[in-house]
Amino acid sequence: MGIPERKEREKEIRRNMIIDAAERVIFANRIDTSTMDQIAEEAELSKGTLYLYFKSKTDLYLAIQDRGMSILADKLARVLGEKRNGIDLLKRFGEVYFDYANQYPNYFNAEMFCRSHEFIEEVTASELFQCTREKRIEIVSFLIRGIQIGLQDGSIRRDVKPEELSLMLYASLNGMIQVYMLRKQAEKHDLFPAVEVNLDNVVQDFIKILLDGLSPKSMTDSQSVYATQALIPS
Amino acid sequence: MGIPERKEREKEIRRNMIIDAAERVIFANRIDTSTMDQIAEEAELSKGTLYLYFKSKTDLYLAIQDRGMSILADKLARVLGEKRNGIDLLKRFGEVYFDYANQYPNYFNAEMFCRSHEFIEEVTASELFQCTREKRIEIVSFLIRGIQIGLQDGSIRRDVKPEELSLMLYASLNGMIQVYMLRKQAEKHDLFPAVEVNLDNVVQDFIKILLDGLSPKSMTDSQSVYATQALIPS
DNA sequence: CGTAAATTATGACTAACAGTCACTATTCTA
DNA sequence: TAGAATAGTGACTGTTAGTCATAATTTACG
Repeated sequence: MGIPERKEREKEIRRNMIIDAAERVIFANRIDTSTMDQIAEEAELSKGTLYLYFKSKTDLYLAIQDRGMSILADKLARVLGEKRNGIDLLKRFGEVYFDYANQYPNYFNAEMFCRSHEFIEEVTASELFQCTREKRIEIVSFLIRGIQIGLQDGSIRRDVKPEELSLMLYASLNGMIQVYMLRKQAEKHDLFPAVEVNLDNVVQDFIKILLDGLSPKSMTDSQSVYATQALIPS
Repeated sequence: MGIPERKEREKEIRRNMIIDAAERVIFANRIDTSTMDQIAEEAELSKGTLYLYFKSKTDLYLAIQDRGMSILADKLARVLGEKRNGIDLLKRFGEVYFDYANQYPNYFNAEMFCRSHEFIEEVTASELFQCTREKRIEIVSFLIRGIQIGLQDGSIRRDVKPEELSLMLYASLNGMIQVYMLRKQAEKHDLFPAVEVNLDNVVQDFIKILLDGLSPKSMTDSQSVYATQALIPS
C-alpha cells in the first residue's frame, strides 16, 4: 500500500511549492511588507491552506532560511570532500561562504534576520527553528573537522583549540560579510560609504590574514601572518 | 526673548520622556510585541502625541538605538583621550565594545536589529537613520585614529591601511559579540550550546589574537601573533 | 460500484495594531 | 481679553495575521 507514501510525497511537493511562492513574493519585496494573502495568491492556494503547512508567517520564513542553510551546508560538505590539507580547507570554507553570500544574498539576509534577538524570542519553540539550529551546528562542525584535519596533517599550528577557533572563524567572517552586504545595500540607496575601501578585497584579505596566522610557518616566518601584499597601498 | 528657546528645551525633554517610556516598554518585552498604545500609556500621553515627536514606531526605535550609539561613542572617545599608544588604544576599544554589549545588551540588540536588511530598507530616508549612520561612521573613525596613532608611535606595523583595518576590526569583533549575545539568549531558553566553550574567553582571546598580529614585533617574534596562552587548553 | 469516513482546501471573519485627523486644550501675542 | 498659534487627544480607519465553520476531494470498504 503505497498510498500514504504517495500522500507524504505530495504533501512535501505542495509544501515546497508554497516556499517557492513565498520566496518569489518575499525576495521581490521584503518579509515585513509581504502578506500571507499575496503569498497565497502567488501559490494559487487559499490563505487557510498556507496555515495547514506552516503554523505562522514566521515559520514560513524559517523554512526559507532553512533552504539557504542547506545550500551552504552542501557547499561546505563538498569542500570537505575535496581532500585538501586542513589550512586549505579552511581557506576554501571562507571563500565558499563569501561566494554563497554573493550568490544568494536573499538567503544570507534571511539568515541574518532570523538571528535577530526579536526573531529568536518568537520562534525558539518552533520545530523549524531547531532544524535550522542543527544546520548551523553542522556548519560549525565542518569547520571543526577542517581544523582537526589541519592539526593532523601539520598544516595548522598545534596550539589551537578547534572548538574555540571554529567559533572565531565563523563569527568574525560572518561579521565581515554582514558589513559587506550592508554596504552593498547602502550603495543601492546612494549612501556614500562610511569608509572608502574596496570591500571585496577587504573580505578576501581578512580571510587570508586570519588563516595565515594559523599556519605553523607563521611561528618562524611572521611575514605571512599579516600578509604584506594585503594591506600596503597598492 | 527666551521663549522659543525654552519651548525648544521643553520639547526635547518631552521627546526624551517618550524615549524613556518606549525603552521601559520595549526592553521589558520586545519591539514587535510592544504597541504604541502601551508606550503612550507608559509615557502618560495619548498615542497621537507620540506621532508629533516620532513619525513612526520604527523611528522611535531608531531613537533608542541612537542613544546606545551615543553611549558607545562617548566611551570610545574617552578611551581616545587616555593617551595610550596605538595598539593599546585598539585593545581598549575592543574591550570597551565588549563591555558595552554586556552592560547594555538591549542597546546592542537594538543596534543589531536596526541593521537588518528589512529595517534598513524601511528607514533609509529617515533623518534619524542618517543620524545613527553618522555615529557609526564616527565610531569607525575612532578606530582609524587609533590605528594612525599606532603607525606614528611605532606600536603598529607600518604595512597596514588604516581604513581597511578599521573595518576588519569593527566588523569581525561585531560578529564575535553578536554570536556571544545570541548564545547568552539561547541559554535563557535552555538550548544546549552548539559548541562547548567559554565564550567570554573566546571573545577576549579573539581581541588579543587579532591585535597581537598587528604589533611590529610580530614581524620577528611570531609567537605573539597567535598567542599561545590563548588557545592551548588551560 | 456507492456511500461513509477521512483528509485537504476554502475564504469570510475576528482581533489587534499602526497610523490619521477632526477636534479640544493650552499657551503665547499684542 | 480676543484670537492666533501651538500642543495634545482619542475615536476612527485600513491593513493584516491567524481562525474556523463549511465545502470539496480523496480514500476505505461493504
